[in-house]
Amino acid sequence: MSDSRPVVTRIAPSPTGSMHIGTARTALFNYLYAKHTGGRFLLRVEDTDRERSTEAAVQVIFDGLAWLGLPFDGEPVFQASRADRHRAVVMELLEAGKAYRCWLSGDELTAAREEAQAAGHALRSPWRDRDPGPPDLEKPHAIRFRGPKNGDTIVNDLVQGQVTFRNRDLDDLVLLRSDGAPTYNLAVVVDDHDMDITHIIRGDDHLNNAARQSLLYQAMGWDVPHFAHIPLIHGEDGAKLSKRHGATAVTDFASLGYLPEAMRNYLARLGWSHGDDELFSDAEAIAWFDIADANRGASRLDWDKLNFVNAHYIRLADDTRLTALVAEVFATRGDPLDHARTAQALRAIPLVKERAKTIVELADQLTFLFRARPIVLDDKSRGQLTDETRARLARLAAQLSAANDWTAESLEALLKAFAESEGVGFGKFAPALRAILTGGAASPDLGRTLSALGRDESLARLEDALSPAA
RNA sequence: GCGCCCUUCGUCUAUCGGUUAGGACCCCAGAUUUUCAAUCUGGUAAGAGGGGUUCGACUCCCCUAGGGCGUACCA
Repeated sequence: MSDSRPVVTRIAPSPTGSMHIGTARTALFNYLYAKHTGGRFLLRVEDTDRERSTEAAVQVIFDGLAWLGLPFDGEPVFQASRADRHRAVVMELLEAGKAYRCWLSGDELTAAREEAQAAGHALRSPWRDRDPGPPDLEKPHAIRFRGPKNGDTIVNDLVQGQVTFRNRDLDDLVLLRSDGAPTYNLAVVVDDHDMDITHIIRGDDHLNNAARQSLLYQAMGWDVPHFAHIPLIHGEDGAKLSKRHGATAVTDFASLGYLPEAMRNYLARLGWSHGDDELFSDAEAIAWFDIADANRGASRLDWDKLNFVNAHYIRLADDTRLTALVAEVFATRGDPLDHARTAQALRAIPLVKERAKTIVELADQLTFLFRARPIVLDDKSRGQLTDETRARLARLAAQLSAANDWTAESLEALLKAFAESEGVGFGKFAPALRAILTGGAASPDLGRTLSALGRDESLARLEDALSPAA
């Protein structure tokens, strides 16, 4: 391994139709490490399962990375398109005596495996030491790697440390299936080598494969890249994060109302840390990230903390952008915002954004704006509307209609002055006013609520409730 | 079964042989108070268990327990 080479990392997802959040974090770590070292971050689509590898499924990967804000360098590599090169490498191995043809199948294979297990080592096909006759060559067969029977294979993992595997435990894996298709372990090694990958950062479910793959690199006389196996993300119950935990796909988090920058920050802190830093920018993450600082233990997805981080980024987010995201939420609810309502939302968002943990909540915070008049009051609110309160609110309405500054601050001041002039606390009229203005929906301070609603709408709602007909 | 990995507050983590074991989320209490939040202040809470090594272990070694991954002509 020549450490002088510029760092090249990669994310190598298979197109399954959705992008797992664990894949997203692996991509993030690869991205951060590449950027930290001034290297390159590549994408390889492992589309060897032709059934599932539809164009749409591939697009999901592109979209996922784009949404997360993790752009890859160069052109994506499609593994399936490289099958000829994979086969050529297998032939090289075969000619060098480092692979052999194997006609084992079905029951024979099972029997051989059981026999090997009883003998205390991994599978070795009897064909390993058998010369095939001409008639054999005619029949379909697989090509297996001729792994060393003795000795150890050591994986120097940047995260897990030095891990030793006994070669006797590593089976003679199939390199080329009897239908001529290259297998995963072979393809990965060839592709990573050809792509000049220097650092393979991936889930620790591949730690075992690292030993097998190391052997393949060595057999080809290639430099073994640096490995870094990071722990998987678990659900709240500690089990590997899967569908039954609910949201697992990147798109799930997007539709739940999480911001990509919040996901980046949160995911970066899952299995990695930089002292006591919790909230940090992308630039800081890149400056601070070192794969060697990654943890070894699995971590659980904590929704409370994700919400906290997301709330932070919502506050930081641009109002126009938030408006567009909120509009998407309304649209998916079948209640698209027209121009007028979009403009209203844009005005109100700065007044409510600090109250929302997700974009979905932000949308909910805006629903009071869009209540249709006249707003129907529930019994509790109606009960608050005593004659005394009506009279008081009428006096307030008069002052409001005379107000010439409709900002939240000045309205808040007006309300305070009004309460003082009436000689009562807010409790005497604020709940009723809120009910009239919002119909019971959660809303911010009354000054802000009035400001967000606008003068005309506010006064109209007051009038609705205070007019004798009501 | 066999192989490999992991194990600090409920959760994410700091610590890299000597700390009153720190921070964040959650939770609780107080402040604020016009709903719900938010915000501010304070607080509860941890080294899986057992052996070693050492003057001294969360930190190094071994065992046990628990969890995870792998053991395919899947990726």
